[in-house]
Amino acid sequence: MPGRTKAGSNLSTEEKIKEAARKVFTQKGYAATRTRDIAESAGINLALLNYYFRSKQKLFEIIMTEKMQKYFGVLAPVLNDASTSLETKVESIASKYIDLIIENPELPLFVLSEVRNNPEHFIKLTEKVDFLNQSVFLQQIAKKQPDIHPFHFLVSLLGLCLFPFLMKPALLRIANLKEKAFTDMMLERKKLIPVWMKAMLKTKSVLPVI
Amino acid sequence: MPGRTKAGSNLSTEEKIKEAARKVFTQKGYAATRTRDIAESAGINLALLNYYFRSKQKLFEIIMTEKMQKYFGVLAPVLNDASTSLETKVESIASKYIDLIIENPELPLFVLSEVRNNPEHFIKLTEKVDFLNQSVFLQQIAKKQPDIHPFHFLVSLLGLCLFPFLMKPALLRIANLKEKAFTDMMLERKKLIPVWMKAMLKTKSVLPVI
DNA sequence: GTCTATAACCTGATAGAC
DNA sequence: GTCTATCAGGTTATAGAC
Repeated sequence: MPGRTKAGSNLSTEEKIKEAARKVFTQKGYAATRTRDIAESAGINLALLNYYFRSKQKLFEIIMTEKMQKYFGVLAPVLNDASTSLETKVESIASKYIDLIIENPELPLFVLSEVRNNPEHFIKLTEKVDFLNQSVFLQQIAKKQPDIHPFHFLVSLLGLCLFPFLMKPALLRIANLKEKAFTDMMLERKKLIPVWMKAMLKTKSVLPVI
Repeated sequence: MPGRTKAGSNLSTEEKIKEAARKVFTQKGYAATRTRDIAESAGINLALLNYYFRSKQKLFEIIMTEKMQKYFGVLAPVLNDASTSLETKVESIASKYIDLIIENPELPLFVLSEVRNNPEHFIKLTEKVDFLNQSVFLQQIAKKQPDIHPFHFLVSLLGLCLFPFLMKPALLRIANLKEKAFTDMMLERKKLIPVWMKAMLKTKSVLPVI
């Protein structure tokens, strides 16, 4: 039974290594993880990791690409849907992002950190993402609020969804929250964010028109 | 002339090493920086780094403590000022934070990343920060909007200020912005955020009262 | 495919001359 | 205080037996 393992999980060895790599890389970042950690976490030998993936760097690039697609994959299908209203898009993005990050809490910090260290990954991914610049989403925003650069709202939306997860360790401590209470707050946010964004978009411009 | 160096800068050797350490640590994070990089960047020898700071870890802790105080130092004086209105506080925080991060663009990602890896640093700093929980700021928010946990607004405020800097590499690329245009957007934000926060606080609660 | 053993390299830290 | 040279330990990657 090639590609299968005896006991415990019935994942192929390759998949067991990838699974362990996902865990360790996202928790500690590229530089701080040792291939030994991954091997141990996967329950296999260090040599096997190199047998399957040639090098730490190559394995990392596979995981990184996966994570980048997860992270930005939420946006792509929504932004260019001409059949939905701006409000629907905002609801959809907030809901999907928050659900995604609840399931993958370390995803934002991992992506942001590693994009800083390896900008190439991000550049590669966004070669075909020029569409964002002329996306339906940004056009809908610009129509509602022509005086303010639409990216202001896009960044705000993403920040409202993602930033709480980045602050999570601080929040748990400062606010004396438990894990469950934090998650509940984030589920609340799915309802709050669309209301807030609506209010922000209605706001009369405070910027001088140049 | 002990503590001084011949040419270039007139900083003491110790300060030159710290300056280099600030730069390299914040750019690459603890794990990815090598003491050799710091030494080279400081224009001194590797042995000298250990002569002054004993170890990489000790040097890092000094920089880390500095950065944490910078990062959270903006909040502390504002949050408990009973003499200012909520609106004034929001304006003040947005303005100070954005100015701070414009001058120290890598600060947020550095602090957030290293807090994840070394929670002790954060715990140490916040031992005396219980005040936040009962701060005037949170009370003022709770009064304006009793149905929603005030931390929702605190997190939103910080996210609106800080998240754009975390997304900066992505934004520059996706939005085809230049460095200058990005900074200008952030200066605009100092005016936008207070208006937005006001609108968000006025929003009628959408959460079921439990 | 999987393991053990080891090579080749890198990094933090120190010894010792000046 | 500052340097060169070097050590000790750890890390990635491979060779080779099974």
